[in-house]
Amino acid sequence: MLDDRKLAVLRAIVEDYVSTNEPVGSKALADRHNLGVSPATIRNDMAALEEQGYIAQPHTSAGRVPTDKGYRLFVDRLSQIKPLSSAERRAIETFLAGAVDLDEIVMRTVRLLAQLTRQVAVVQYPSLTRSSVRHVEIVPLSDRRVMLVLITNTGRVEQRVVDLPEDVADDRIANLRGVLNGCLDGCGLSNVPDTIADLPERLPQEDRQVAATILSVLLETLVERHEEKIAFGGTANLAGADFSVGLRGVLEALEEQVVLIRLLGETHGMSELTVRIGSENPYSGLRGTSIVAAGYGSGDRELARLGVLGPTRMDYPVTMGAVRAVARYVGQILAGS
Amino acid sequence: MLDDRKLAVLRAIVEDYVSTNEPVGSKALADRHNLGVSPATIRNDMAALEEQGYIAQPHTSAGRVPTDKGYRLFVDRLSQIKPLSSAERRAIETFLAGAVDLDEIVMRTVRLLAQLTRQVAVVQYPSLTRSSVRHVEIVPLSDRRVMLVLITNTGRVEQRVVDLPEDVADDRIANLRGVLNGCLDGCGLSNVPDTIADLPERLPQEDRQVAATILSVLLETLVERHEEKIAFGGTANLAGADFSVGLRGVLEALEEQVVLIRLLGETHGMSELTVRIGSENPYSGLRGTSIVAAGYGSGDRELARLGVLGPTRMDYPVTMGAVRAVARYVGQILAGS
DNA sequence: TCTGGCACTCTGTGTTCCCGAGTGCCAAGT
DNA sequence: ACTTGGCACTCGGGAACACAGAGTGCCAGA
Repeated sequence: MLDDRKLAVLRAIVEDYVSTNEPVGSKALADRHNLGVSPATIRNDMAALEEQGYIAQPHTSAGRVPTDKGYRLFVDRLSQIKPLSSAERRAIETFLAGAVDLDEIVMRTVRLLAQLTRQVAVVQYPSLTRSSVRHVEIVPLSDRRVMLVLITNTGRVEQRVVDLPEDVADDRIANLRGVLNGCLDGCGLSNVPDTIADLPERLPQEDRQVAATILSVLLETLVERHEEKIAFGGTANLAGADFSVGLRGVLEALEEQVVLIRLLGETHGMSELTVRIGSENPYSGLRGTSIVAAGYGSGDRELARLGVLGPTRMDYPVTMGAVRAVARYVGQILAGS
Repeated sequence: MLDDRKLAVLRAIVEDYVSTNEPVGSKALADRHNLGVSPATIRNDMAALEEQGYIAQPHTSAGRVPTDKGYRLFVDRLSQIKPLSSAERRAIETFLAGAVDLDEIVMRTVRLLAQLTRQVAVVQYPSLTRSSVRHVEIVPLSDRRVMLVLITNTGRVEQRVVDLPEDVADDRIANLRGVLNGCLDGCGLSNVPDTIADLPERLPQEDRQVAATILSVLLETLVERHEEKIAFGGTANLAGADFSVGLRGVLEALEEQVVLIRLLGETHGMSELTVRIGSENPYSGLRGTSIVAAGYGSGDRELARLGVLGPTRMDYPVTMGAVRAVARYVGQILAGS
């Protein structure tokens, strides 16, 4: 059905189209790649490839352009992920090394990815549920108000103001903080609900009401929107490339966190690259755009995902290499802090 | 030099051009606005206005278009800030009311501004130096590491990991925390350096080294990049409008925090609107874009600024009204939390 | 199965042409 | 001293058109 030469032709078409951004014809193919056959033969192969939906012509008598299906085959079987140059590796290390807190790590990662790939970069904050508690702090603000601060082992800090049902003296707060840290320290966040379920019962009667209030806010913090926080950047890279749909749709999608998170995809295992090409995306505003994403994490746990978004006509081998490399480095950085 | 009618003509030109996005000619003006004079007269006035640089024609024998100078005059003397409709007011209140922490307030403000004005919204986080300390927390992470958490009265939370020069037991940390909070509580951040300058000397000899390390990180946190953190959104609104320079420049400027901060401008006093039109901007990538900004704060202190960025050809009265209203509401929200 | 040749089909580009909107100026009117 | 109608002039932008060039499909021959 698809012999080796046809595959070679497809690969050549993708490569040429990616670099020139113009439909590629049989003659140009024969010239630029030494396939060892004449344009006429290539034409026959192209006809076959088109027949099966891997390439298409914008209009009769123009060159061919890869379809989403064609890119898919290219990514799956015809391309090899391109490793970064050593200069790029060093750039990554030095660029990420100076970050002082999680916010900065994420911000720098975004910039880094955007610069390396010349695409839009998207980075998800380390997922709360997959982290564990490093410390819980309860800060009295006034007699009836406290601020609850949750610090995770990935460096993420969540805070919430809690209105208490009654006046509470500072020493009772201090006591509660001690108890809370005692049983939550190191606890995986997904286990927190179970762990604290019966905690009020172990406290003196007078404190139960207050503890319950604080704990319910803590639970809220865990499940709510904070769960999936993301950052993106490099939108200026969109200006050059033209999208079939126009970049309005892309920009809208980027500002829609929910969409963006779904785009990064579900977990597939560490450093496993996910590539979504054009119409494979679950969001119609992104016709004509592809996503290359990977999970990152410290040790063997995937904490969250990151990736880039660009036109389907992108250099997949290079992009995939950059995404994979950055994901690994970020994992290391996180593990080390 | 510029009699009333000429000013009326300029106002009409700006209004028409803003709404139609096409150069406006003398005939159209005479038709749409009842100026009570003939097109020929208007032509004379237009010639005078052009002579003095308030309007220009894209090419000979096209209609006139306002210049930056023309917009400036319009904003300063010919327009009245348009108050929001009551529906919009209510929308603002309900939209901002549900925010649980500072991050969310800022995020929602960005969305709100972007939606109201259909432009790009930019919001600066409440300045650290103009806030005061609500609480300082020192969380032991390991024997030689602590996390320093600084909470301000505006709800902002800054955290930093500190590597200590020696092993330090938890009780010494607790002690240090007590001392630190004792002297910093309620202290204006700009006074912190003075306040803690002689603090190590008041501690037992053994703790001085550790305290100095922690304090120096605290000082860093105050002066560093965190000082001016900003968020923006609504870039999808750029897609429609066309900029003379192309929107690449605009997107680049948006990602350049430094530039953005300078664009929001210096403090001019609370709720004072700053309008920067086209070439008045200190950044060349923004030829063709205007900025409308205002300060916001709680009480009488300006904490930071917010604003929108759009094509010079924007509806200034409406935009200014929205920016001013949002700035006020955000101030209220911050004061209340 | 590959190849060269050939006729055919488009798109994109350049040219020309013309319409219309808009201007500037002038002379006449109030 | 303004204002106004008239008029000639200027361009930009769109429509019509032709044309070169790239690319295709198909066929007959190696």
